[in-house]
Amino acid sequence: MKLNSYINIPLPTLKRFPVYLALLKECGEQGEEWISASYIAGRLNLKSIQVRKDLSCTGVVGKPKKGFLISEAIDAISFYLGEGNLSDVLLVGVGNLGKALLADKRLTRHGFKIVAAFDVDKDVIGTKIAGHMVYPMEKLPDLIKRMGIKIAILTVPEKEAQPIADKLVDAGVQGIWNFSSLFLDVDCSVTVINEDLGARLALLAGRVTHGAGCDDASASKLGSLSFSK
Amino acid sequence: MKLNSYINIPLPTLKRFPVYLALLKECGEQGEEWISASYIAGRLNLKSIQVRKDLSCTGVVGKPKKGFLISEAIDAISFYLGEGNLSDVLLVGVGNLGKALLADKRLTRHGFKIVAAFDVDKDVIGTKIAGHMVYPMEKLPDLIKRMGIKIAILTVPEKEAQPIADKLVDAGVQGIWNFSSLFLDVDCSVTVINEDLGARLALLAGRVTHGAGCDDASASKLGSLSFSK
DNA sequence: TAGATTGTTAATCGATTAACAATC
DNA sequence: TAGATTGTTAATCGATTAACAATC
Repeated sequence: MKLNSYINIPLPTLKRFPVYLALLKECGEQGEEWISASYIAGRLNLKSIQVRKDLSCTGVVGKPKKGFLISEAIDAISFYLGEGNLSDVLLVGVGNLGKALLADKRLTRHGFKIVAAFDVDKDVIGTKIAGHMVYPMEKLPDLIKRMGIKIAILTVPEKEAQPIADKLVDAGVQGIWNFSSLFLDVDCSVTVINEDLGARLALLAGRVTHGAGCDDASASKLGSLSFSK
Repeated sequence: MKLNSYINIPLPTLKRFPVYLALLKECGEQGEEWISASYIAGRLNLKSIQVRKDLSCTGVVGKPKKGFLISEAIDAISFYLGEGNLSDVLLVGVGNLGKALLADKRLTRHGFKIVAAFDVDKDVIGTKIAGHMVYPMEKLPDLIKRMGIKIAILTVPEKEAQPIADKLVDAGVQGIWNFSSLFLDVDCSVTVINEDLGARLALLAGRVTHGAGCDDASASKLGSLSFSK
């Protein structure tokens, strides 16, 4: 299978990849072997031409009348999403949200494994949360280096977000999933996804208040992972 | 202040609004009165022309040499994000994630109030989580109607997501913040934001694996709320 | 005044969509 | 074969960016 350069894939397309992947896996688990662009489009409230265009970015080729081989499409998209490669992540900040993520099976299903959790609170250090050992912050840099961790989940109080982010980056982390509503100031080579939950809810409220409308189809595009169907 | 129609605001602009709002509030709390587009751009890793263009959508007008009055800009953006209007929301599914959201002060800071939580588990029903009473599912439709709730947070197991979504919509809910990784099949007049956490992490991993690069500035655009700075 | 910053108009860029030939 | 579906090329659409006049 010919693979295109990651950098050539349009960002909107890339954002739809995880959604395609979830659907492909769902259908695969139900025993389906083939899937057509129009089926995907129907399920996700997109247009089939867009699905075909997106899939073509991965280099996967379909068969007229049949569609795409689900297993091939999963492999192709997974490649671009880095699943299976960078599966080891760590989590800093074992508060409510941190605990919820440690227990969340969906991260596992996407091929990720939280290998360690960190906190400053002596009461949680040394305990296991959903099977994950909680370590003191002092061990953070060493563990990152030893295990070559590239991705960290940051679920700490706002004040601590920036200094901890600095430590993470110093130790070699290249991607941060930031749940604080602060804007982290990190080297531009580090990828940050800000998961500002308050902001997400505000966006939803805005759409509801002002009635985004039904048939303009834009409602289905709300949020990077959002489809109304 | 002249206000534009919500529907005329480009979706990418709308997605940046919550991020602007957070920054504006941060600066406002620090006693600042004015803010310039170039300052905002610097903080958020955007270009000042884009910030000005975005702000102009709200109808707020700035002053040459000074910038924008922070209080005015906050009011303008808040209007489009529906803050203060639809502040009452409810939450269904008091699991780990549900508890984390119930305790999250950021939702409050954005002007939202979770007025009630629901679950099927008899052990949690009747208890208070972070000050929020947990009710049995039977009371759901009645409470939605009586209080005129328009927005619901859905943090239930995957299997229950669709049937509960149906109940919510039947009772009058117009916006659903869906934390399951299923695609909800609801009337297109209902706005759904899918917060598929596994998918988000996959996207981050993809960017890290394939090195999104430093100076192409696209890294800073990752995710609807994502800026590398 | 001079300089900084806004707001507008036009140009550029890129994603989506349409049209249609190719193919199973 | 006929029909459905893919893949490609071109057209459209919309967002971003550039240029520059207006203004405090």
